[in-house]
Amino acid sequence: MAARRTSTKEPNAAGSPVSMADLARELGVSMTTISRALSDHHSIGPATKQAVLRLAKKLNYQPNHLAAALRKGKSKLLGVIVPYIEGRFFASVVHGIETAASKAGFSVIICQSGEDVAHERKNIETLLSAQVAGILVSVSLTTQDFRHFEKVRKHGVPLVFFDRLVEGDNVNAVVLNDREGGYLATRHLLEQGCRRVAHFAGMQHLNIYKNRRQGYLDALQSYDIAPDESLIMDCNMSLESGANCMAALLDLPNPPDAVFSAGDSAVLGALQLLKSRGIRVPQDIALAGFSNEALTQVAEPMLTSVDQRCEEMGQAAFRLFTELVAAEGTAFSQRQVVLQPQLFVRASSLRQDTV
Amino acid sequence: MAARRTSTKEPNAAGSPVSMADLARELGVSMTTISRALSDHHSIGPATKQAVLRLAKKLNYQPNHLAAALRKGKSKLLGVIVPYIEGRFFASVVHGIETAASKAGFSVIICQSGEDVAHERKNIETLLSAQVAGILVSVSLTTQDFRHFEKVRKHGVPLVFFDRLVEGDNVNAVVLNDREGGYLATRHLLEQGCRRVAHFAGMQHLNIYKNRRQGYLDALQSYDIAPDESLIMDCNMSLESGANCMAALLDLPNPPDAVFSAGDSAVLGALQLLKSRGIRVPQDIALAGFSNEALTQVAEPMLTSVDQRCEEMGQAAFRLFTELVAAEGTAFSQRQVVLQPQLFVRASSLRQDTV
DNA sequence: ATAATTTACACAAACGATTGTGAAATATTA
DNA sequence: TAATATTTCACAATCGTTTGTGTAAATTAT
Repeated sequence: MAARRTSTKEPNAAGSPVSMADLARELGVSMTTISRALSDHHSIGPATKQAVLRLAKKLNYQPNHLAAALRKGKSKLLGVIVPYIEGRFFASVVHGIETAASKAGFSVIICQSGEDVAHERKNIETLLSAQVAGILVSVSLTTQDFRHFEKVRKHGVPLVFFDRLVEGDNVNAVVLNDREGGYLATRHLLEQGCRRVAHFAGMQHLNIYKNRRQGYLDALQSYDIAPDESLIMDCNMSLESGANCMAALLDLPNPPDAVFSAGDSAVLGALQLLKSRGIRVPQDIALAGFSNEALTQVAEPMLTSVDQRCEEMGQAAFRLFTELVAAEGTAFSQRQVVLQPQLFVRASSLRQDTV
Repeated sequence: MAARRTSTKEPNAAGSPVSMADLARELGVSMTTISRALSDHHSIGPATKQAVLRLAKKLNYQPNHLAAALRKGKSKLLGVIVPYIEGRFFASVVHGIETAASKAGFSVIICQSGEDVAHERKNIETLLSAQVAGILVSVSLTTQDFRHFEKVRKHGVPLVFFDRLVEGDNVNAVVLNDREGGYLATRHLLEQGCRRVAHFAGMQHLNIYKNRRQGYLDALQSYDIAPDESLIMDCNMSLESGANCMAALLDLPNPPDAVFSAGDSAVLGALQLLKSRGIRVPQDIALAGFSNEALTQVAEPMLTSVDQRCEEMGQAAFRLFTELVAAEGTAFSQRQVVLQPQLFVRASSLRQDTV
C-alpha cells in the first residue's frame, strides 16, 4: 500500500542526505511529528516516536544543525580566541574548554589571533557571522582598543575572558590569582633564607605580569624588605632574555641570592647561564619560575614554579559561559572567577629540607 | 520622502541584529540586490553597490553564515579531530591547519577523541551535523573499526587523514616518512661508531611506530648488522617506560652502545637513568629520539631527535582538503602526501665532531 | 529608426528545521 | 449519555540567504 501523501513534495534523490522531509514521507506523517518525535516532545505518542527513531536510524538520518540553529536563532557553536594554540598553557586551556563544551553538546571553533589585534577583530567578525552562542577570549598582547568586544555585547552574545583581560572590570572573566602566585613563590624563596630576591618582570601593561610583580612586592613587604629597583628586571620572558637579565644581575655590586621569574623559559635561561659560570643552584642562587611548564621537570636541577591551573581555567570559562546564557535577561551581574595558583617546590629553590 | 515599500514586511526591532532585509528596506531595493551587491555580482550597478556597502558598514551589518550555508548546502566550517590537543605535536599541526584555513576563509571546529573510538564516532556525527565542508582527522589509538569514516564518504564530505592512518590505502592522507626518519636517526648512530644500537619501539599496530622500527631495521641492514631481537624493546613511550627499558638493556650480558627511541619522552627517561648510574652520554651510550619536542633542548646533554614537521603537516592537510573540493566530481584519485623528516643532531649522540 | 544586447533590478522559491495554533480522535468525568 | 479533558498530530509561517527566471530601461548595432 502506498504511503499516504502529506504536505511534503517529491521523493528524495539517491545521493542527497536524508532530511526530516524524507522521514515524514516514508512514514506518512508530517514533519512536525518527525521533529517533535526526535526532540522527545510530549505531544507525540510513544508508538510514533519509536517508529520515527527506528526509521531515522535505518536511513542514517543526520540532523542539520545549521537549519535548526537558523530557526532557533542560537547555535551550538562556541567561539574561542587565543593568541596561539601552541605551548602548554593555551593548549591546556583549550583542552579544558573543549572537554567541558562537548560534554554539554557544544562544538568549539578555535581562532588564533597571533597576538595581533587586527586578527582578533577579524576573528570576532567571523565568529559572530557563524552565529556562535558565545565567545571565550584571551586578548592579544597588542590589544589596546576594545571596541570589537563592545560589538559582541551589542549582538547579545555572551563574552568571557580568560587569563588575559581587557581593562575595566565590567566584564566576565576567569583568571588566575597571579598576585597570590607571585607572593607564594617569593615568600617561599624568603623562607629558604634568601634576602636579596630579584624579579624578572614581564610587560607591565598585561594584567598577569603586573599582578605577579605586585605579589613579589607583597612578599618582600611581609618580610619588611624594601624593594630594590635594581633587582627588578624588564624581561620578555624568552630564554635569551632570562640569560641576559641574569648576567646583568651578576654584574651588580651586590648580586641577588634568588630570582623569581614571571615565566619559566626565562628562568631556564638564567639557570643555564649560572651553570656555565659555575654558580651553584640553589646554594648560591635559588630560582623560581611561573607557569609550571614541562621543562621545569626536565631541567637540572628541576625548577620550582607556580602552576596556572590551565585545565581548570578552561572548565571554569565554559561554566561561566553557561551561567551567562542561563541568566539571560536577568539583571546582568558581571562575574569574575579567580583560580588559586599552586606552588610546586622543586630542587632549584630548596636550600633546606623544610617548609 | 518615504522609502518605497518592496517585498519586505516590517521594520526591524531595535535589539535584533540587522539582516539583509533591513538593508533592503532602508534602501528601497530588493533583497536580491543587496545579496548580489555584497557578493559583487556583475548584474548590480556600481552606484548601487556603493550605496549598499556604505549602508552595511553604517548599520554594522553582519552576514549570517548559517543561513548562507544552509541555502548553498556548503558551509565554511572545517572539522578537525585529534586524539588530544595538548602536547607539541597535535597543537602544532592544529596551528598549521588553523592558520591555512582562516587564510582561506574557513573556520575550524576542533574535536578531541581522547584516544577513544566512541568519542571519535560521536565527533564525526557532530561534525556532519554541523555541515562541515570537510574533516581532517588523526585516528585514535583504539580505532580498529572504520565504518564511521565510511559514513563521511557517503555524505560526500572530503576526508583527510594526517599522521595516523586507517588501514587500506584508498584514503587521502598526509604523513611523515617515519621510515626514513627511523633510518636517518639509526644511520647517524651507526656513523658515530655505534655497533649495538637498541630500539625503543612503540605500539606496532600504529603505522607511525611500525615505520620507525622498519627504518631502524633498514639502517642496520645497510651496515650489514643483523638485528638483535633482545635490543628491540616494547615501550609505551612514557618517561618511566623509557627508564625501565634502559634498565633492562643494561642488564643484558652484552648491553647496547646506543639507543634510538621512537619517542622523545622515553629517551629522556633513559637519559635520566643512565645519569643516575654514572653512565656517560654519549661516550658510553649514545641516544636519539623522535619528535623533536621542546624537552630535547632542555635536557643535558641535549637530545638528538627527528623532527616531524608538525606545522607543514597541518598546512599540507588543509591544502589536500582544498584540492579535494576543487576536484569534486572528477575522477576520484586518492592522494597521499609524504613529508620528509629532518634529523636534528645534538650532543646526546655526538661522539665525534664530524659529518 | 528598429532590432538586438546589455545593464539593473525585482519576484519568489528554495535550504532544513522549529513551533504556535488548531482540530480531530480518544479517554475521562459528571 | 453528554460534557470536558487529554492525547496525537497536521498546517503554515518563519529564520536569513541565495539564485533561476523575468522584465523594464538604457545602450549599441544594423
